[in-house]
Amino acid sequence: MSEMTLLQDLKARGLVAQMTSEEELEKHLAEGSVTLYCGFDPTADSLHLGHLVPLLMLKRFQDYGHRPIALVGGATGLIGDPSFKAQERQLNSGEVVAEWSNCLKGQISRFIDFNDESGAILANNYDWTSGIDTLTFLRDIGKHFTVNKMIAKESVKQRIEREDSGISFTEFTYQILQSFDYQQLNKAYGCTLQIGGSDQWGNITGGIDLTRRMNGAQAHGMTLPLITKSDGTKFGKTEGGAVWLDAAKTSPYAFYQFWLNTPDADVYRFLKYFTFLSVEEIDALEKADAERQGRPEAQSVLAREVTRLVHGDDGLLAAQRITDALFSGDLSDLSETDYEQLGQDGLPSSELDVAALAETPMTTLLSDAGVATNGKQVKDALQRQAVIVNGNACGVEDNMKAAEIFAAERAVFGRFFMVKLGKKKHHLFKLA
RNA sequence: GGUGGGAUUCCCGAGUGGCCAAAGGGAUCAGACUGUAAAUCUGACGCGCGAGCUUCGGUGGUUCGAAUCCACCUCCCACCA
Repeated sequence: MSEMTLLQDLKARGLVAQMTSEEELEKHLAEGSVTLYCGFDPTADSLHLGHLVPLLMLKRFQDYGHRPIALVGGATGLIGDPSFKAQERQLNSGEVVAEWSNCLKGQISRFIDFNDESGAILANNYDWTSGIDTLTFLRDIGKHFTVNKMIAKESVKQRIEREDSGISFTEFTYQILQSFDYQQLNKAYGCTLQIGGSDQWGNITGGIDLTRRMNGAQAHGMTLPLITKSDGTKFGKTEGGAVWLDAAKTSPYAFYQFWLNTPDADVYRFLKYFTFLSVEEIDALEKADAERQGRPEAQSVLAREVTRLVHGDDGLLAAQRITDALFSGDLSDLSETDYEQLGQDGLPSSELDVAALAETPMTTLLSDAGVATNGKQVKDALQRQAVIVNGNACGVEDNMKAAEIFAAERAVFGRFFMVKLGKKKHHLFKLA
């Protein structure tokens, strides 16, 4: 490890958007082990890529000897954070939020070490929020907030100024709840640093104020930058929507492919954000890539590192196994068990009923299987000889010949068909 | 409350009675080139293999024929009070 302090490293990685006095924070972190927290609200049954940077950030602090608290927002998730949201959100039921909270807990614990007693803490703000009664809340906590300040926050400003959408009292109260979390964690665990996305700045400073007023303690805050892409499109989205951390929702293979497809213009920045490789290593990689002709190394390093972080060695192996099989040339050296494995590893696959194929055009068959979004795309691909079944290209004239193309005697090992549409879309059909 | 403007296919945005499934751009998908890049070029882009079917805020109407004209309704925007 280099001589850099944690803060210097984070800055070198571009991971700091805003922070309370840098000088004081630097000093505070140097004094010894600091307890810090980051909250994750259960807005779905899985975390997604947007949560990854803060999650890894907790781990970065832990690696430097600090103690992270991962806070699951079982309470705040019931209310909904209005920060920079254009519209009021739909409330989710208590059971749903509780269930989602559990999902998040499981995921978070894979990233951070909760083992030894001085290690990380997993908390749920439902524990100290649910039991509080209205009058106590209003008198003991509410009294510390002036509406003037609350209204002035940039994160709710547009909602307050907009005539059409507005903001409910419920969501408006969110910042008080989050501030209360900080104060509670400060009291219970001596937590003195909160981190979060850059949209959380207002909520974090609110918590710092409340902690000072109620606990007489000095607390700090830091926000992480919003991850942007060089082409202006939203980071973390694919054709299928969000990229989830749950292997059941985004397979390790799809996850690996997502990173492998990172544009050159973003890849070194992402390496700094999403991996634990040192800044020097990443800079060296960038230099080496620039000097070499052809394909850069960076994407595969990024894909490897992040997939391992999220899905472990097994997930990474599965993803690489599929990738090698599909993109390294020919499939003929795959064994029967390899085929079986591909399906289990997360390659999109489905069962095929040959008997029902006589009347089914390829366009329908493939779009139903999810290889393309509609028949037109399949037709287009057929016209360009871009549909490949077990290595044989199909044309438009084959559209009505599905029964022939997928005849059992043509199947690999008597039951597999690898269908490729274009260069990147693969689908495995298994005879029923 | 008053007056004027607007709502078009994923997004932006043309279209003011037939030649409109609807210009153009963006996004997206595929092909060439490449590195499973970028840039560029080509094609597709409401749904359907096809015949054909369903669209232009909503509901009715005029007409042989309406995204385009009329009536009412809903929602946005601007100005006035």
